[in-house]
Amino acid sequence: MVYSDRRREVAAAAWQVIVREGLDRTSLRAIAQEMNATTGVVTHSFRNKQALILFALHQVTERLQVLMAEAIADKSGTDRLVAILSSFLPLDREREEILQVWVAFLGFAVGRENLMQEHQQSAAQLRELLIQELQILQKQQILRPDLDPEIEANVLLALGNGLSLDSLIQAQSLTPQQQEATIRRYVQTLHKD
Amino acid sequence: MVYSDRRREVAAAAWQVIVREGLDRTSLRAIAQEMNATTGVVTHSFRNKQALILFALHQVTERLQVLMAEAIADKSGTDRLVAILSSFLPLDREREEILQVWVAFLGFAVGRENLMQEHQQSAAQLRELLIQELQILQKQQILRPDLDPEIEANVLLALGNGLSLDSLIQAQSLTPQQQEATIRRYVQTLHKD
DNA sequence: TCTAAAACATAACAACTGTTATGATAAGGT
DNA sequence: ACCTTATCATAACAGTTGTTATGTTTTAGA
Repeated sequence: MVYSDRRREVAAAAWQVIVREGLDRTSLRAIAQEMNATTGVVTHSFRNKQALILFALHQVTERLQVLMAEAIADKSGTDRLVAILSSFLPLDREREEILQVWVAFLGFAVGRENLMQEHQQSAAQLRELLIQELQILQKQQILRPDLDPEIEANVLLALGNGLSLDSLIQAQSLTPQQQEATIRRYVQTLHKD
Repeated sequence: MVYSDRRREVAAAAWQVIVREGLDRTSLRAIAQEMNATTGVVTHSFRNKQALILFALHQVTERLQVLMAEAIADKSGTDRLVAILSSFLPLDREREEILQVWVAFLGFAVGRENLMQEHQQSAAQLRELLIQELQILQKQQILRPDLDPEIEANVLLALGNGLSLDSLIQAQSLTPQQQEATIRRYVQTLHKD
């Protein structure tokens, strides 16, 4: 077992504790207990807790990027655009948990400039990708020429994030199918003619 | 000074600390210091910290309801629908702070069933209001008859929440005007014909 | 097999937390 | 003026936290 694997194990254990108990109750001892070990494993894998938190947050975005890459691999046209946005929706149990962890981290980032910048960085990366896709679809005369990709990228991300939040804060939330249909329906309104 | 005013003062102080330092650093001592007092004020106003947190969260939703009521007072038709959704956007400094506090609480609610239900309760209330508005506009033959108000309410809330989040996690976020225009533009697509 | 380093367990430490009790002060009615 | 109560300050308490140091065990290369 290599070093980086152990770090991922610790981060995974942290995820579970966060989902089950909340981020503020995710102590080093709780994480260690989650993986049937002692704090020695945790402190040996990470310099301090801040490094652990940051690593766990990065794991979230990296995992989402993998899921997205898989989802868009065989897609093209507006299907590709829909696939990008849908890949973040809580469509299965794993993405449900990822969403919860992500929201917990986002709330934790309030009042912490550096952590909030981490979120902004991954969000900007995703925004750039969407801008590119939109520009391509515009050149292919698939999307309306009058819409601004820089603005529309924000709107698309807003819709995607909003739909994800919906499953958290709405007791009567949309089904995964309805969420995906909503995105598809909105992208439809961006079509030419 | 009446009792309930003092509670609101404490909650307001808690907001400030949350925005500046983060919810997990918002200790009773930090709150007391924020209002130039000691923990005696805080402990005398609230039975325990959980009650304080819950009260501060309720203050958020109540304040938002007041802002919304003001925004829709003189509106009708789809303008009213747009006004409802726009009233939660971080259009000014106060709503910016409210958003941050709300996000901090939402992240804190992950792993806490009862707190998450508080969010779901206020979200459901807002959803019901939107469903009513949508049904009215449908009966007035303003909105398309084929759309389901129960679903569309979720979508509208998702868009609103997503746009709010945009200002937090996007360095290149939409301006308040662009956010409002986005909502107006989307509502336009719900119009008949 | 020997050894050096990695991996982990354990414990002690100070700092901080919410809670609670106790005392001081202010307020307000009679 | 008195007294009751609300309001607040202060301090002590036990519990939990991240950090650090010090051992112990396991691993892996020579």
